[in-house]
Amino acid sequence: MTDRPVAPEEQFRILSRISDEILPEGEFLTKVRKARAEGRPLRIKYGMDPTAPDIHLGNAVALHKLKVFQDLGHLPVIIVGDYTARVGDPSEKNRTRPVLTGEEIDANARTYFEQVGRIVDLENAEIRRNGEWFEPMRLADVVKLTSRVTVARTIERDDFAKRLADGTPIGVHELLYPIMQAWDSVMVRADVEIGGTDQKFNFLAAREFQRAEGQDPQVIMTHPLLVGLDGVKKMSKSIGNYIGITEDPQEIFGKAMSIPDALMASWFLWATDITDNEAAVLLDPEKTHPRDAKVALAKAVVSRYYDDGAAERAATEFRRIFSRKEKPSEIPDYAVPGEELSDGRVWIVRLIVLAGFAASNGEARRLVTGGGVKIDDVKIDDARAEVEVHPGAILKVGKRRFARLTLR
RNA sequence: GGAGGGGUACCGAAGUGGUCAAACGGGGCAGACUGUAAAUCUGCUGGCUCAGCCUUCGGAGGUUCGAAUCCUCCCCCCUCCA
Repeated sequence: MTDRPVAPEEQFRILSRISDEILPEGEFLTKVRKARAEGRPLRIKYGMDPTAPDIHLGNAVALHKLKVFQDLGHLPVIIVGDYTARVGDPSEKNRTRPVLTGEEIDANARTYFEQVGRIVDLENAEIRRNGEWFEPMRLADVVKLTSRVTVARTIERDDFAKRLADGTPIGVHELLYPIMQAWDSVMVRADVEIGGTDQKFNFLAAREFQRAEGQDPQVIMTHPLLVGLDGVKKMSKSIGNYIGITEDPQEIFGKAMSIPDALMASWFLWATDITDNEAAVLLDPEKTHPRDAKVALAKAVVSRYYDDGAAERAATEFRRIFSRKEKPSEIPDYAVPGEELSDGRVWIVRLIVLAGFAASNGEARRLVTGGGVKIDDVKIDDARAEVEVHPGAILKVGKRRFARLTLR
């Protein structure tokens, strides 16, 4: 990617900005210089967990960092933890994860890489599965490997310690996870490993393994875990507080607008390409109204995955629907099946369910009695209502769900 | 292997024969306010053909007019002892 090499000090500066910790700090420069002398790129390890195929802004933090490394001339080594997925990462979890089948892992990995490719240049990356080296292992090998780590060291980790304290079961196999992940580093001869701060322990363990194998220990670069839409928990698929990088611009924009103000600073840094100087102006209430700062943030997030035009359109549409409370410029049609009608009318509850805005009649009923349902701007709050369906009528459920009714 | 404690709705946690679809809190959804922010306030939060009915309180049986609550067996978790 780079025509002329970037000075090691400059590389360090660039990477420091997007890292929480670099351990051991000084070693990075040494590594860069050494690798350069040997005429090779640094091998940047990033472990992917094939349990959740959707990449969200939180996962993307690491991927963007990989891209930065790539632009600096280094080589991303992406590890698909197909074997570790059988164990389940205990990090930040309060209970044992379900173990995936081989097919599920394959399917996840495929979807995953389609998405990774949007950020990282996969042509210039190495992709490995850790089943490569774990599959052939025999029990004796496993015993030898595990004998290098003590139980005390393993369970001193916050997550294990917490589970131990409040009596949540921990499977013995889960103790293997940090060890396996550390061994990955040895097998791919990682120079640097990147990941969330929650992985620090695993990364450090890898250094000891590498040293024991006569390798130069990897440098560790962690980044904070991006906080999700709720403003409290880390972004995660299972909690649902996430923005997927493949979601459409409108969705991304809207979700970004809903984050608490307190999150803006970290999102500017970790989820957009906005420079620190620009962010400083946007985050200063004297200079920018927080609402406008958030609009800028939301646009920047969209731009990162689409382009400025898409971001601008999303912002305009957002203003239209939420600020001016107008209807979206495009409303999906919903064709009401003829057999659902009697005398041209449908039960409102049934209609909401048919349109896919509620999972059950009960939920639809609650939406209606809660005052969240309108047809052509007329509130329907009687759950027994039979509404007349005329083509073009607009059904609105909650703040953002619309459907233009037609007949079939 | 022994002793004890425990498994309740999305989560935490009450309930120990009827008034329990199950208190309370959190979360979530909807409404008001607003900047789809924060804070605050209100309602809802198993399903259905909804003034009624049906399925839920680890699982399977049983006692009873009636069970989340009592009995039997089973499964799982925790603590201490070995």
